[in-house]
Amino acid sequence: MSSSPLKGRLYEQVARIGKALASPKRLELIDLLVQGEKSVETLAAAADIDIRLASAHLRALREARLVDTRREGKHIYYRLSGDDISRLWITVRRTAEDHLAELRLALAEMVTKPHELHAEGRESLLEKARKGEVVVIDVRPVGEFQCGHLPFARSMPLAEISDRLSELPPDRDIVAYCRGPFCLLSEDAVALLSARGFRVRRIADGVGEWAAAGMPVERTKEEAA
Amino acid sequence: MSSSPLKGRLYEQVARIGKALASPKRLELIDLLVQGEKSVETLAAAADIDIRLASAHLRALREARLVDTRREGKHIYYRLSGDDISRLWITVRRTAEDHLAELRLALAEMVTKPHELHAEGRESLLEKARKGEVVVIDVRPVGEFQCGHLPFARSMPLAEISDRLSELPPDRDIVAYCRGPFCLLSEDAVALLSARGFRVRRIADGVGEWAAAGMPVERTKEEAA
DNA sequence: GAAACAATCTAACATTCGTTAGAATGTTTG
DNA sequence: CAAACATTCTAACGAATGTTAGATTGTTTC
Repeated sequence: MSSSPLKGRLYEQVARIGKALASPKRLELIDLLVQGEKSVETLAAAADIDIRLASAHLRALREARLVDTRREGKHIYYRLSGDDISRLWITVRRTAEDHLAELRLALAEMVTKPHELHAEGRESLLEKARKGEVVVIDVRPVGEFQCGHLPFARSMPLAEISDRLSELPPDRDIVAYCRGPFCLLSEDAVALLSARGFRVRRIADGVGEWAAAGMPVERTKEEAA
Repeated sequence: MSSSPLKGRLYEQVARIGKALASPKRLELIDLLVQGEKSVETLAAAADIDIRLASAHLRALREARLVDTRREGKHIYYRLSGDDISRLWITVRRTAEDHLAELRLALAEMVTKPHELHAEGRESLLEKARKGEVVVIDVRPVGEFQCGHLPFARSMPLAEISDRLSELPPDRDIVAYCRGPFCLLSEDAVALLSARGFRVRRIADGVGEWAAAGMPVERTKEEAA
């Protein structure tokens, strides 16, 4: 009575999403796209792969409807096809962190001190930033900052930090964030600033994690459809 | 400064979860396991595949830490390795439904009338069931009912329905549910009962969807660790 | 319209994966 | 301890996938 051929087709469709998530390179591209839309060229450079390979992976992601494209002049910009995709990525990554001991090990190896931010931690950080008790810096490239950033954060790309030390308070707490727990930009910023004597720490949240926790995000340049 | 080999290993780990979700058969097995733990034999029969193939797929799921096993006599029982796995499955499926037009088509083809249950719908159903205004029947096999079921639901496996018609009220609304939107058991139950003149409809929720929406679940037989 | 450029398409290869079938392991029953 | 049974392991095949390189399409600039 049950068990029609339809049922199999349904699982097949869902598996298309799974297949799209089955490659490390594609996951890295998704992780990059959580920060905002980017051209193929930019993505390939950030993921350190050949443009043609990036194009092939992006094609796979597009066929699974996880990303959309937009043409602007010579460039084609890719973006996640919805906020739920960023939530999907975080859910899958979270599951991996919770269930794969090896991933926990790799994470521990990478992020010497966790500096994780949980629940009330975010609220209190937001409050302190509002009052000016801490300075929140976004160490990603300016473009990503403009696509969306934490409230009260100021843009301070890693590449420019050494030249802009005078803009930072030597006597107040500084909190740096970047693309998320896997991103090393804020790690580098912390290393650089602590060496100069600043009171700085890192949070694991990127804009995606922050937003997924229900916290507000600000946008500098309006561009999203 | 950034871009260590560690980063790649992290995405690789997450991709293990993606790979596990990349096969229709494995997704079907996960979907079955959301209902509660089952032996390899049972799973293979339910998914209509060879036991040896089921074993191979379950091995892959186990290696991705999505399922755990338990031995009881001759049988080995598989279960999801946490509630978050059931949420993961629902998130991925939800994404597929939202983003894959073809999946929406297949769903429409299969579930002639959606009978979806959204937000307040669940609360009001629970209230009506509590007052006795509707009779909620769980048409899955008894074992799955015992592992967890909707509050106020009574077990009425599809196979037994025709012999137990006298237990059902001819003058009140009946709501049938089974394993979730992809499961056809409740569809069959509705067809069977409407033909007998009962006022019956189906809801797409299974126990997993119900619980994921924050609704309470009851357990008959205590067994979970 | 030609040159420069971004991105895609195509073909080819090595690798991995899904599936099948036969052999092996571990458990219970007599 | 032998027989029956559930499950896993191993080997093998074809299909699908990731990667690389070369050819092609579409856009801008001059």
